[in-house]
Amino acid sequence: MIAQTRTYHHGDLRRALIDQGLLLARTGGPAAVTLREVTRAAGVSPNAAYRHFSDREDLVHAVAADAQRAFGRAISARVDATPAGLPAAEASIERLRRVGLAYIDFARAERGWFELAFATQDAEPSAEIVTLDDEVVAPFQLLLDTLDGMVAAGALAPERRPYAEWACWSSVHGFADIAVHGPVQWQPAHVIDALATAVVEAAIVGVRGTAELPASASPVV
Amino acid sequence: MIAQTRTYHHGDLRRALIDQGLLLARTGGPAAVTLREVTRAAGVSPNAAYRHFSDREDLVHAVAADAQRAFGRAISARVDATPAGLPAAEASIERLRRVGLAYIDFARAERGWFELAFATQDAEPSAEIVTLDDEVVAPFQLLLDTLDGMVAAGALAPERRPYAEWACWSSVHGFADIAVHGPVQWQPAHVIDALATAVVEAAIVGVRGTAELPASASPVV
DNA sequence: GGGTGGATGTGGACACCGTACACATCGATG
DNA sequence: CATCGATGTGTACGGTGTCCACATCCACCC
Repeated sequence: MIAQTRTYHHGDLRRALIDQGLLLARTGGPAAVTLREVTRAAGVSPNAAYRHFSDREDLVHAVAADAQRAFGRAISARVDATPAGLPAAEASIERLRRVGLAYIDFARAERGWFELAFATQDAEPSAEIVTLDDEVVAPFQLLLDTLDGMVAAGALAPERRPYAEWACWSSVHGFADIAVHGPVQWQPAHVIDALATAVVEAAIVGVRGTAELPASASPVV
Repeated sequence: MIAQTRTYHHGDLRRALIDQGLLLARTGGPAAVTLREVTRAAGVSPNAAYRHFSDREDLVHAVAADAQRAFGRAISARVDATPAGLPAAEASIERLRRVGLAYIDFARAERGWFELAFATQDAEPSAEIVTLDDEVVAPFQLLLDTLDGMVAAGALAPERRPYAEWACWSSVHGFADIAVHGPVQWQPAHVIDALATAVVEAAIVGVRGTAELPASASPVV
């Protein structure tokens, strides 16, 4: 008996369905997570899913939440790996660069999950201000913190801080979408790498208002 | 008799199906353009569509081509309406600004067509270099020309020209996508306007490398 | 400790979709 | 005027999501 938290008939069927959904979405995107397919893979009748999800959309949302978590983890890992020892201002810029490149790389590496994570922004206008889904909040909050860190480190003028998150997110998300669905997808990987770098650098310049390094930049001689 | 170019049985059924597809896609996006629905609206049997399109995807492509044309027209119109009398450098920047804002506004105003126009980048890696679909070429070529015009007018340093189109397109497309599918969609229109403005300005700065006006800027007093 | 009730899974049915096949129709062309 | 290819139809099959009535089985309670 493997049974541990084995509940009624199947034993955490909800979890099994979501896991199967992740598997399907990984290669096939949102359209691939089909009610009949996940239940079939779980060895259960199609209607069993209705005991755990109100409809297909509900299932897709649950799968998307997991994909969004993986997305957030990928970005955090890349940011956390920022080398130490850089001047504060430069380090804060490097972190922003890493947020952007990690975003793009995740989209390229896990196209299906990326599509799923973003094709799921609906629901209702819940609160007053922007109010992101709790799952999205992790990556987005990371971006906000990174930008605030740039201000604190003197790498971003306070008066340029407002809206900066939207400019950054737009650039990076736009390139990710173009790299995944647009004409760029047919280019060889190294070309996409170069384009991604250029786009992220432009986003950084666009937010900071200048291409120059922060004043505190002390090149190690 | 309305008949004019009335051909065999129906009279330019292909055109009728595409038109109905545009109607459906306008409110429902790509998913709404369904083989059975377009034929039903045309008063024809579902299979009649197969005399004009190889399959549903083929129909969607044809509808998308029309949507992309409308997209291109909207951008061109906005750029062509650039007021005369500005210094050349400023005028060239203004044209870039208009490309971006028109792109975003079209996405917001015609969400379904926008989705359709972009959800149709597949086919094969046809030529060597980027090779956009002929339909996409119009807006994209417009962007290229606009950037070249900025170089010519001294509003963009030649060494910053490479890859500039990708940075611009990414910013603007990314915001369009976020404004249409992301959390921004729930904000009131004036907030989205403000964000769009900020994003486009940041894109311009990011490409030019500075927030300062070109040297030739002569404020009309 | 044996029944009962609610949570869970099943089976069958329906409407919709894309699409393949054989067939009907019609118009241009000989 | 006959024919033949282009165009549209009818029927059918497999796929999907979803509703309904029913079967099962665990947990709890007397």
